Amino acid sequence: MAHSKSIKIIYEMLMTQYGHLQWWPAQSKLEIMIGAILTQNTSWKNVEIVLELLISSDMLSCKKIISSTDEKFAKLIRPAGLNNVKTKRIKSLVSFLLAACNGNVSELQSWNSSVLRSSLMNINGVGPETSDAILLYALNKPFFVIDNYTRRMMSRIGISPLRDTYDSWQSMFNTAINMDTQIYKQYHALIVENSKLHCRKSPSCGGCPLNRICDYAATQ
DNA sequence: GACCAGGCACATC
DNA sequence: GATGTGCATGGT
Repeated sequence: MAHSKSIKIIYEMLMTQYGHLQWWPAQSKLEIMIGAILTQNTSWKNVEIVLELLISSDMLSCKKIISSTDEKFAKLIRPAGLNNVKTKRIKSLVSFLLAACNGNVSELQSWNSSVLRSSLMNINGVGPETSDAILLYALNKPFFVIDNYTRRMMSRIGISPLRDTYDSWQSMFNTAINMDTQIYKQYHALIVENSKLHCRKSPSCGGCPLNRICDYAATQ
């Protein structure tokens, strides 16, 4: 893939700017999985509020979630928005977890990765991005998470796959980074961090490493 | 008051 | 296959 070298260089530039980020800290794999759904179209700040609520009310367990009423659960996760939709989605995920491993999420780590990804994608409300976030951050599997930040930032630099599909974006990164789970985690975190701090609208804001990255990309 | 935030399902063309 | 829309809240 023609962009592999650039993708590696951009990673180094972002690392120089931000260093190692402690991203997606959580007390349990289930917390990460539920966070992955809560964060859909929602700022992480509001997700944190809800995760704290779930912890403090001792609701971070598959069996407790599945046995709570939709109304009660929706009220609990309300600060993260889309609460009725997300109640259904989280319950669908939890149903899968109970059926697949009786809620012992660690057991999923021994599953074949592609089988597991297909299973996750079959859950109502779990699309490719949520599925890959779960695989990468909860289960340490090498699946690069492609979100809008990633597409926007890389497109602006001039790096995009031939076809603008999720799978094409993902395989572009897979080829460049060679299935390294730790770098996948860090790279995605760096992209989001940079996008949050800079360049939401204009690529020419002060102090943004993206300007230097664009300069670099223009020489390639 | 408009716009955005770490998407997805579904309908329609 | 591409595009549009509903879902909902909280911050800027």
